[in-house]
Amino acid sequence: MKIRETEELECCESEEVHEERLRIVREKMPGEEELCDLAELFKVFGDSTRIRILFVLFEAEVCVCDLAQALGMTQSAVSHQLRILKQNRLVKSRREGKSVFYSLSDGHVYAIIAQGLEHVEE
Amino acid sequence: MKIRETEELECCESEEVHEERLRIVREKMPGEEELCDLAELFKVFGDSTRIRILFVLFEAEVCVCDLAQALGMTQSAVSHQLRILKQNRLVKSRREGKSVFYSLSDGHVYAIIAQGLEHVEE
DNA sequence: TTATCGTATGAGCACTTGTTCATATGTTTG
DNA sequence: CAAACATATGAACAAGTGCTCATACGATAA
Repeated sequence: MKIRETEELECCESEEVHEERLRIVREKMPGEEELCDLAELFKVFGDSTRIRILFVLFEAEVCVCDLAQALGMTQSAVSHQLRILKQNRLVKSRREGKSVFYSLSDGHVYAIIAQGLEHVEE
Repeated sequence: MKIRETEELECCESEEVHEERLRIVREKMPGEEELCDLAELFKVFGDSTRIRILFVLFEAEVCVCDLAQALGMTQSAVSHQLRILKQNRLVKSRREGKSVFYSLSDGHVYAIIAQGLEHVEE
C-alpha cells in the first residue's frame, strides 16, 4: 500500500472540521502492523474451502484424509489449506500413528464465523 | 472449487465411526451458497485498505476525498474499495452537493472487526 | 452554456492465491 | 531392511485482486 507524499490539495471546501476529524481518526486507528495482521486473519476466512474445513472441525477432531473425503477434495489441497489455518493459529494438529488429527485451536474461530453468519443471514 | 467424483478409496482403517461423523457434518454444514456468501464477506475484510476505511467510518461519516487524504491514497483507489464495501452492504452513501458521504450501514461491521481484533491481540 | 469540483468506472498491469501434479517425509507393518 | 499408508511440500498454472491512469458522470457556480 503506497502512501502519497503530502500535497497542497485541500479537498472539499471546509478545512477546520476535517483536520480535527483526521486527528481523532489517527488516534484511534490501530498501528500498521496490527491492521495487517487483522486483514491477514480475515483473508484466511475469505475462502470457502477453509470455511468448510472449519465447519467440519466444529463437530469433531478429524484426520486429513477424512477431511478430504468429507469435502470431496484432494488430500493435497486440504493439506495446503490446513497449513494456512495452522500458520494463523486457527487450528492445531496432533499426530496419532500415521494420521494427523486437526482441531480448532481457539474459541475465537467460532465467534468470528458466527458474527459473519449473522450478517450474511441478514 | 471442484468436487471429486466418488472413489473406492477408503481412507484410514476404520470406517463405521467416520461414516457417522460425515453424516453429522453434512447435516450441520451450511449450504453451498451460504458458505460462499460467508467467504465473500470475510474476503472484504481481508484487505488492510478496506479495514482502514472502516476504522475511519467508525469515527464519523466521511466524504471520499477526506477518506483519501486520511489514508494517504488516491481518490480512485478509495472509490474502488468503497464500491466493494457498498456492494457487500457494509457501508452506505449519501449525496450532499458534489460530495458523497459514506458511513457504516450496519452494527455487525464493528462486531466482526472486534472479534478479529481479539484474536489478533492474542 | 461552459468550467470546475467531487466522484465513479473501465482498461491494463503487477502481484497474489488455490488447485493439481509429482514427489518427499514420516510412521507402521511385514 | 522394504513396502504401504498418511501427510507435507514445491513447482507450475489459471484465476482473482488492488492499484494506477485516463476518462466519464454528476452537481454547482460563473
